[in-house]
Amino acid sequence: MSFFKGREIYSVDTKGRVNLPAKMRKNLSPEANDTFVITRGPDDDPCIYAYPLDEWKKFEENLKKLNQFNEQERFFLRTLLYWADEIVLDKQFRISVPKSLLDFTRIGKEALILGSMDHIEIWDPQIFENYLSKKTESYAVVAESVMGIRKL
Amino acid sequence: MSFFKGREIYSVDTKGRVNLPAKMRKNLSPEANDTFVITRGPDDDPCIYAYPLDEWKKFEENLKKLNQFNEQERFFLRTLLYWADEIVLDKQFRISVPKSLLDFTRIGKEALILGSMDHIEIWDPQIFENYLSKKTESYAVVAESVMGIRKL
DNA sequence: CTGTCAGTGGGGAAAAGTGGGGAATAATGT
DNA sequence: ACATTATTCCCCACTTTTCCCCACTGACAG
Repeated sequence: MSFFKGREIYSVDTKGRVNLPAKMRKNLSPEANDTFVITRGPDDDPCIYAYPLDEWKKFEENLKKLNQFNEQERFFLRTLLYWADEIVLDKQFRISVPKSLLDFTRIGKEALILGSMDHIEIWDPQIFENYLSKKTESYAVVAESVMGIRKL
Repeated sequence: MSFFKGREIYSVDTKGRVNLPAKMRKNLSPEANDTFVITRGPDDDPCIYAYPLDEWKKFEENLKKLNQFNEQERFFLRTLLYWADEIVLDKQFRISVPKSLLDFTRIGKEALILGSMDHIEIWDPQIFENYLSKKTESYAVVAESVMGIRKL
């Protein structure tokens, strides 16, 4: 079971490759087999989601339970799988990001890599800044509303 | 058990041949025997469904359960089977699409190939764009209820 | 100072995608 | 029945892209 945290800003080379930070490599479970499934983030958050293979497999099991003859569920499947792509880390532990996803996320020469529990997120650093500054609620307030009802 | 995902835009040559993306070849199980059963999609989705032979066999089992004396089910079966055709990949892993299906789906010089779990879909790229942009809310709804995530 | 590990860059072999000629097969017409 | 036309599909060849591998730099520890 992988658990990612922390962040780094790395360069994106001319071939669209982004390094996976060393600290996240260490949290990668062997079952992931140095393989990630990457897809796009939610509409409001233009970033890349990268799931280690083992985490993705769990998703797949849920997807298989859907009924493809239901229009809504069919639409959901298509949108999700449309962006999905399986990539293997190279010997230098780099992710090769498809051009379509770089365009979608507006990632240029630099990328912010963010550990987010079961997956990794890749952002354009500037866009992530904007995302943070747009939030009017303070971290403390949100923290309380999200976590406050539970005992830590 | 095949699980297809991702997408590619490939050209359709003058002979109506469309390449099967390499990543989808890899997810093709040996039992499929390089054979697909292709048919048309649902009414609102003018695309081609291509099932690997082994997945089609499972699908057949479900079809057999239908009641042919029910008018609706009879109609469904007839339409589905009317368009169905068995094709074998050539040595370059290309699908030769019948002209009738190219006409039905309005596919011209280019085709979008979409992995969709147990089958592959072939669309005219423009028509798929329209399909995607037509609906957005239902995606979030299904995502939340099905995947336990808000939006992906 | 030196060895190791992390991040970055690029050359070249291999694979993937594309196109077309021509033999085998089927369809059509006289 | 045979000739003519059309279609299918097998095979070869070209082009582009991918990715495997090696090499360089800088930071940090011993």
